[in-house]
Amino acid sequence: MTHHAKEIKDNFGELEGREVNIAGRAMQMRQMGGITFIDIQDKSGKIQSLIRNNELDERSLLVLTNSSIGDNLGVRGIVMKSKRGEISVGAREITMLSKTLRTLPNKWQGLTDTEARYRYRHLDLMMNQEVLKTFEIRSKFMRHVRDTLDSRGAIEVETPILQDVYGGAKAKPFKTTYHTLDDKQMFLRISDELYLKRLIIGGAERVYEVSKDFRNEDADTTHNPEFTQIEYYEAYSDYETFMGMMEEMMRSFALNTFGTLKIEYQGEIVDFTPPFARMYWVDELRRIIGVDISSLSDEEAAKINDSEQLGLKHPDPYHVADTLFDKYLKGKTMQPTFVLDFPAYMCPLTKIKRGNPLRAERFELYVGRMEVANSYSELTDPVYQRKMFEDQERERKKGDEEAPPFDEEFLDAMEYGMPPTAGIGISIDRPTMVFSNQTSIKEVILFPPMKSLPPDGS
RNA sequence: GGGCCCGUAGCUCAGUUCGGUAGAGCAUCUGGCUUUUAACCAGGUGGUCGUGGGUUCGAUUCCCACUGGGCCCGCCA
Repeated sequence: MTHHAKEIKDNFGELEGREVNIAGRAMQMRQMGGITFIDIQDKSGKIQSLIRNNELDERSLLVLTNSSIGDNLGVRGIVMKSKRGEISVGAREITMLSKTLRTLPNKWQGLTDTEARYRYRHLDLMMNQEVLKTFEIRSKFMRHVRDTLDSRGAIEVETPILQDVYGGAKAKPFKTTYHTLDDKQMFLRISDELYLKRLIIGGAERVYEVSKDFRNEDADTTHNPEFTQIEYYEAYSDYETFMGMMEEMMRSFALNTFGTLKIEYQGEIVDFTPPFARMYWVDELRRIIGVDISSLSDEEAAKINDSEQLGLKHPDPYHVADTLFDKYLKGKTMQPTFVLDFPAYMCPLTKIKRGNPLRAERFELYVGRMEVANSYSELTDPVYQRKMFEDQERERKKGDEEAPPFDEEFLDAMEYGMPPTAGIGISIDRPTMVFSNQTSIKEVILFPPMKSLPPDGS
């Protein structure tokens, strides 16, 4: 193969009359007796090959008569235009690269059934070439985050996905067993945070990991039980550093990838021009509903749950505050927005805000009304950290299944002294949704989880 | 977990109102055609109508259960 379809179309002037080799899948075929037109599709697009029987050798003729839509064909021929002006490859030789045993979806409706598209992603990619574009964007975004962090002198690391003690987030874990160690109970990680912090304690200073995390929860249009984020920790920095980093990272990605800072998402223009909006959400909520959520007792939280009709099963301060945000403020975050200054009780791993002990030094970046990054000045005080773990342990016992267990090993490491550090988790899935204008996370995950079909095919 | 909608040929869809063992286009196969682009013309192949049960002389159609999917709501990024 010497050329992709798009190269030939883009450089027709230079290539006209020259011999090329193309390869790809036959997507359409128009046979007129002594002449056949086959549209060959490669990853760059489609190009027509024009085949005159009397210009083929015997072997190619045999291939032609036995070929059908869906076959992978190689065509050697001359770049030319057909009588109707279509840029074509005038075939001299045709090779069967692989024969399809199944028929492709029809040529103009294609494959539209959502279930079939996700289950048979190979067919989706064949029939809907724009799908690949989405995953190219995803790849580029990941590359861009890595480049950004590499340029700060960070090293990429890998930490355990199978963990004894899960932590670093609030979520129900997947449970699993390790037979070799006496059927020991282990968990798929919900976060890699606590391991990365141990590296910071050890002196690594700047580390990140591309982390597939697993949370045993329902899927919807913005959540998948396994998802990808890049967590990054930087010693001797605080969360302010990362606001600047995120602004620059999102700005340069939009500009490099799309040549503009204004991206269309769901009919609205999302503008990545820094500085991004800053929403001090506790203050904002107080303005809207007259309640200061920065300190809430369990009783007050329960009262708000009723008066605001939140309908929470466990109306503890954390969930009440979180739900109030969703109800009143999330809708205002279509544009890139830093949501700032969380109540301290929502952030068991975060440093208390300097000058205000009720707030934590934490921001979440929202784009397209979705959280795409979560960052804070890390809590480094082992005594206070122990207290936060104890609080969580109490929540657990009260029935909060999402509260992570006490992590004595992590505390042990922290007691050696952890330098002031900023941490951030950058989502991969959701920014990809924004940049590829998708409303479902399944559109940015190649193989979204599907229930298994019964063996009889019903 | 709750609500609504959906599952008929490889694909995209009719048909089900009011029960009488299935249709179209594309694909595939055969024949014709040397500049088509949803090529065209003629003919053929292809279906346990998601699965199981019930009602009935008879069920793709009506009833029940199950299963898979989509959307909305509730909860987590």
